[in-house]
Amino acid sequence: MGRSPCCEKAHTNKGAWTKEEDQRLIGYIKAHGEGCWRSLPKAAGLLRCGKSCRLRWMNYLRPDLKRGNFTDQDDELIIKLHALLGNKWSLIAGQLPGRTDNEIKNYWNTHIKRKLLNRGMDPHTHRPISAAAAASGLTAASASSGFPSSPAAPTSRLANVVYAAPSSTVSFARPSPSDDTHSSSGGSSDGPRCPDLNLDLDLDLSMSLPCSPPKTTPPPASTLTSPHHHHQQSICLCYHLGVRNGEACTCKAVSPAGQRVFRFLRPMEEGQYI
DNA sequence: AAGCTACGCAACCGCTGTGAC
DNA sequence: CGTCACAGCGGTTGCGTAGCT
Repeated sequence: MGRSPCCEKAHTNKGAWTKEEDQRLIGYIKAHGEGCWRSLPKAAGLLRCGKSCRLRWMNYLRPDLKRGNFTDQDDELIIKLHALLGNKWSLIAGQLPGRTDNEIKNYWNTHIKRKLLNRGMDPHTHRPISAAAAASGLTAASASSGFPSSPAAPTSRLANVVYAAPSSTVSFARPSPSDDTHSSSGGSSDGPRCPDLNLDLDLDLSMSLPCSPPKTTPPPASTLTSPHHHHQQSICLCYHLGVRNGEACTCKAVSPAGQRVFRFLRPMEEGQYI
């Protein structure tokens, strides 16, 4: 069908961007705005793939980017969000204005991992290393408890998360463990699995979460799959995180065709994390 | 001063979900 | 309804540089 390839890779530059290229990209986006990355390079006179332009803009040239060191508060927030979300860097970045997913990913790999290791915590599981090591060779039952040995932020961490909004405290609790076949462990119900993990996240919920719940009446707490997406068996992350009925959740509503409603995540396989 | 190593960051690669055709 | 391109994401790589020997 009639679409041309995204870019001619044979005639594109690679590697570090020059100042001139940056200026061209900035100038073009200032004049025309973001979007249509495919046609942008040609229009802007850049010998770059559109994908590369987008990356450069998003990660480096955007005017709203915050440069400089991460604060300790940032560190702690990233740690907590990672415990909650796993390697969902874009979601984590969404809670840190001015930071990019790439930046946070790099920062995690270079700084925070070490920081957690120094604390005796496994950066993957957020558990004490000894416990994490023990868990790695566990029975299927414990493996399904949401703390696999592989890099994972188990669903069960979502249990009993309390979000403290600045203006009004909103507390969400996960569905009961028995309802959740993915997370399975029941989180806090069977004792402190993450003794060092303080999930009292002070998240500013005015910063919109990356997706929103359905406008229709949400399914029972036990049903995390989307009512509109049987074929995908997907879930809304916000919903998964406990956001209900539009609370702090700004994703798109149901389309007329009832198709894409909001952004979904696949349901978790056993031992998988969100 | 030169060589080596480790680290940090920018950029690339490959994959996936979504919508257009 | 199937195919394809686009946009976006996470993992990985490569290069520049700081620190050490």
